[in-house]
Amino acid sequence: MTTPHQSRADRRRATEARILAGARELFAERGFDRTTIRAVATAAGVDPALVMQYFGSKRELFTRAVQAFPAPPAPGGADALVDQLLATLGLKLGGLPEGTLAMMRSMLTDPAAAEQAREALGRQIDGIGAALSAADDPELRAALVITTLLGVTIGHQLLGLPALRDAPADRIAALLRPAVEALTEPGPSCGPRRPTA
Amino acid sequence: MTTPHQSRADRRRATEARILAGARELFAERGFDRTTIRAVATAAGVDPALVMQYFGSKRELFTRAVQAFPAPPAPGGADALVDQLLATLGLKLGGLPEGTLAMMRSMLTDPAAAEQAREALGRQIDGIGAALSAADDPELRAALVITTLLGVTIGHQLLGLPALRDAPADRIAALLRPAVEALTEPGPSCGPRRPTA
DNA sequence: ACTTTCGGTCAACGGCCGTAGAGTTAAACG
DNA sequence: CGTTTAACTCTACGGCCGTTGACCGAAAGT
Repeated sequence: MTTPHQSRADRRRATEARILAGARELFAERGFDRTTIRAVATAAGVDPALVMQYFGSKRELFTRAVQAFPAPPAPGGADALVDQLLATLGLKLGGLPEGTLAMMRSMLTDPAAAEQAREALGRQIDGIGAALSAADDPELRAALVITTLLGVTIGHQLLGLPALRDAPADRIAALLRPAVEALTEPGPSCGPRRPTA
Repeated sequence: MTTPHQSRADRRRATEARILAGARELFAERGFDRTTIRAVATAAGVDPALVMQYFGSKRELFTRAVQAFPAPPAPGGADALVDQLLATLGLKLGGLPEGTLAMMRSMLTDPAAAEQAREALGRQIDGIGAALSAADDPELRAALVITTLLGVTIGHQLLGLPALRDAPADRIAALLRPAVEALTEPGPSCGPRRPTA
């Protein structure tokens, strides 16, 4: 079973990685509350007490399992940013990191996860807001861009809405592009619709 | 304390209403798992066993507390629909019904709530999709509209992102309008951006 | 080879929860 | 008035969970 000869440190790292992998998977599909340390231990082929010994508490395990959340905030300049956002969304619609899914899954019911999510999303918003400083209300626009993408991701990955599940990722990205551009561009949309409501 | 003279049926309805109100409030702010029947009973000034006697189970209590979720799917015809969506979002950004909040709060971690949410959102998507039958992929477009609004609402109401909390509701609606229109309109956005990525 | 160290297990405690059943009080009804 | 009915409470069971401390066996150090 276990590869025959490896140092103690190697074994430790290996089982720690197995525990973290199991934790990420379970946190991602069941959320914080419904994921038991016992289940994580079983998934890792290990005794529950060992998980405690390694991570101290369920909270700490969650934090460690999720800490890869802060994806790159946003380097680009103007509307290449839109390309980038849609690319990461499009490509990863089928493959978001499990830590991110775990975070999103738990952020509405676990206050600590909510705080972590607020910080991570805030970083992204700040990054995008900086790139949008040409427009009015850049922060608000950035927040709307991020929450829009968040909503689509939730509907797609976490809720599994059929209308989104059945659509190819690049089609979603293509339809989303003008909407995101409309959020980032200062002027009125285009065709003379109506001034205000 | 209790208003002096009322029939047995009146008292029953009153306490049932008190229980439901407490349940809605707690489910909305803590989600299904973290809301205990004991806490609901305390909030209603009642013994926990009475909640069981009235509603049979915690599940049933949740279902009853949330059943007002399916807001009107969407009657309108074309882009008056956008007006309507943004109006309900704008007006209710500060006042969504607590049952809806409870539903949204729990849908990512409770499978039963997720199923209810999928049905409710599916109804809305179908309604909007019907109004969008002029465009290609009407259902997908409708799903993106709904998930976009969902994401903004989550960021605003459930996560409390500062950038959204500090913005007036009508400003949010105004910025969101061209984005939603971009999702519902068939043609390419407007200015000749770039054909594809 | 003896001892120490440490990855790992076992068994258990204490707490909180959903739920059930018997019991209590007072309004409805004859 | 006595009896019934129903709103409401008390008490407790059984289960699952996070967490703990004692214990075991093999690798590491001397």
